[in-house]
Amino acid sequence: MLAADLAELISERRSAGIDIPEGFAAESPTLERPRSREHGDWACNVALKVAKSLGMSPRDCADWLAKRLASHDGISDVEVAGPGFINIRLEAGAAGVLARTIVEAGASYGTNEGQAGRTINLEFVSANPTGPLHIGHTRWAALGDAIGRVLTASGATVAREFYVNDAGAQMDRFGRSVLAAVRGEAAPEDGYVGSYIDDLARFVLEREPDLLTRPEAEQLELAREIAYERQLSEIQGSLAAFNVTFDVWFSERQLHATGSDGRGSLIDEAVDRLRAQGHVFDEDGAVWVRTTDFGDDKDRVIRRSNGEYTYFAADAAYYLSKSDRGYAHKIYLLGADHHGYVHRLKALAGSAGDDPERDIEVLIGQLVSVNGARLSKRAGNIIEMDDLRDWIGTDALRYSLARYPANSPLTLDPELLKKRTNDNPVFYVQYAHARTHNVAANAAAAGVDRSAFVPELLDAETESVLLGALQEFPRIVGQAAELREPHRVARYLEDLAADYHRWYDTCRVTPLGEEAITDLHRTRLWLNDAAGQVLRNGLALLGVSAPERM
RNA sequence: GCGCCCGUAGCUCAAUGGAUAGAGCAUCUGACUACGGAUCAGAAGGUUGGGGGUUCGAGUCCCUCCGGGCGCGCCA
Repeated sequence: MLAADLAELISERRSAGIDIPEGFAAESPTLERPRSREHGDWACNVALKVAKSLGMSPRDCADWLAKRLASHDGISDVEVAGPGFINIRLEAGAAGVLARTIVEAGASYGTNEGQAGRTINLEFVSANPTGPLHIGHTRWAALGDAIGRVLTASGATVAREFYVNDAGAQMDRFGRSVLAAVRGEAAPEDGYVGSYIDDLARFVLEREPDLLTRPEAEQLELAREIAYERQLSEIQGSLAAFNVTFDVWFSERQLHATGSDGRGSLIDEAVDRLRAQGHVFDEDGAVWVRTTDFGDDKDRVIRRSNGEYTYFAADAAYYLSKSDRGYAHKIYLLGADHHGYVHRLKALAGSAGDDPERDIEVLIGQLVSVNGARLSKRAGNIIEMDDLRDWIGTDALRYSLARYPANSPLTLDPELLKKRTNDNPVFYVQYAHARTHNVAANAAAAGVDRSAFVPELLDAETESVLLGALQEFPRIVGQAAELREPHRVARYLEDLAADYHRWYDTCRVTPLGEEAITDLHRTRLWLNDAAGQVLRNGLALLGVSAPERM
């Protein structure tokens, strides 16, 4: 209705002789929730945006619109504030109905259509299967999983994918490292070190006790393959224990494998396909992709002059595989130490004939540090995901990692996380949920049930604030999905928990002493249960449990 | 040297170009005959690294300088 009012204003200004370009009204006014409740239930800044084009002051424009809006049903108050904001207040009671809506919607409250119809491939973690997952992978696991969940809740079809780099030179280094450990020799100069290599060596020997009596080349291959299988399965176990699931574990080897009927590998095919698009050229005996066409600072070799493919070639084939499997939109979650790769991936999309702006999205996450130390997988002094999980628990760890945006560097203080106090906001939020459960249990014991619902009775200030927060949830989920920023859900939950605790402090569900049970108590129980439902739904989006008691 | 990210309260961090920049922790003052106080009410704490620009409006966008992290291979 605001749009209709605005259109009317525009035509009025036109007839008053103001020159307004056709199609101007296409800019539809948007309502937003003001940060401060003093500014009403909804606020609109359209007057500020269009006043200049209409040849009037923002205040006058806002006044005109506010007068119109005030006459509509369901609106109790409209006022113009500041430079020209229109603040709208809804009639009391209209808001209270939400409590029942939420309880009835249950786990589906918060879902939205923001990403409806989109089919998205979401690749994250993708750690080399040459060692355990470390704290950096832990961050991507927590974030990527939460991104997947908010996207799904917003209507997208999401494939979560883990790219297993099981081909290439690092696998040989890995194999040689394990074999050296089996033989009791020192690790190779460029090898992997750490006690996990010794563990893998023991596992290999258990599986193949006579390994060292076999021919040299066979020893290496066996050590590598057995250790690889074991290491990958440990990674999968770590992620499962962390409550992170993947739909596809994509082996790089699929890309290198040549077809049984003499056809080339997927990589051969990929290079041909890029060449057909006109972005591949030969020089110095090597095959190149002209990635500079898409903003890279230099062209990249895709096939070396010795005939071997580079890692980039596998990535090209992998990218095309995603397209071929029906995922027009691809999201990559990479660590900051790989950000140099963004241009190359974008160029890959462009070289494949896709739109680098639309079809591929690379999210860069800054590194996590502990005590200021940069962790290195090869140095062997990594902090493992499993240890972190055992140390501070899945819930606290997932929550702490998901509550910060990916591109802000994050410093975790182990001493703080270890303390298990409400320094960590996950306890605050979970406690709020446990409290809703407890309140409901007490209410049931006292004979309060949901047999009546009179929304107008929810008129306390804390109730109005709590209802306002509950109403925002679907928007927050949609926003988290659109921006790929699940931390917004966490921050929202903290605000919601605070609003709930304040409400709890001022409004009783169960009557005190001999006080009679009224419809107010029954109606408040609906609100209590609605708050519990939203806290539960929000925590679920972050992969964090919602305990009924702490 | 080139590129990306970051710089916000004592600390860890929020804030889709909107109104008086917000939380938690730490500090200080209150509320325990309690629907579990793992809570709540309040105080104090800021030139958003410096400077310039765009805009009705900038922590946010542009330029520049300073500081920090990371990356720049026919490695993966």
